[in-house]
Amino acid sequence: MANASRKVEAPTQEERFRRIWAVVEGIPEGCVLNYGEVARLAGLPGRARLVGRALALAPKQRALPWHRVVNAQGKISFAAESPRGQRQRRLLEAEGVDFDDGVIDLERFSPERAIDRLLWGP
DNA sequence: AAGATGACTAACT
DNA sequence: AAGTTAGCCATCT
Repeated sequence: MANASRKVEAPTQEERFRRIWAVVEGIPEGCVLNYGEVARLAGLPGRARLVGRALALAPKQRALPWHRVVNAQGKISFAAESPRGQRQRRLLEAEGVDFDDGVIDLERFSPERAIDRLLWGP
């Protein structure tokens, strides 16, 4: 082993954040992912809350598509009337994401279905 | 040091 | 269908 110590180093917090940011950066336009899925894709199953943290603390310079992350119910996790909530909704709608009574169909707008949408339309 | 908090979630009632 | 409970995990009091 290259590493002198046999102990496997747990990823630092910074490392976890970087993984989370990388996943979020990869969400295509017009698609959404929920916090739990982002965590899973970042190799951090069960750490949905950490995703919210990572987004809150993300450097401005990174310009993440943070608005493409919603909760597992397909709803925006900010109060609908709050400025942040309205901005997130506006950004998503501008990308063609539909809200049905404030709820997004996660299946329909998942990145996995992005290619289907291109071929077949919404 | 123990409890509260949050950009969460799944499983119950 | 909506509210509660329990589990989650890093920070902040």
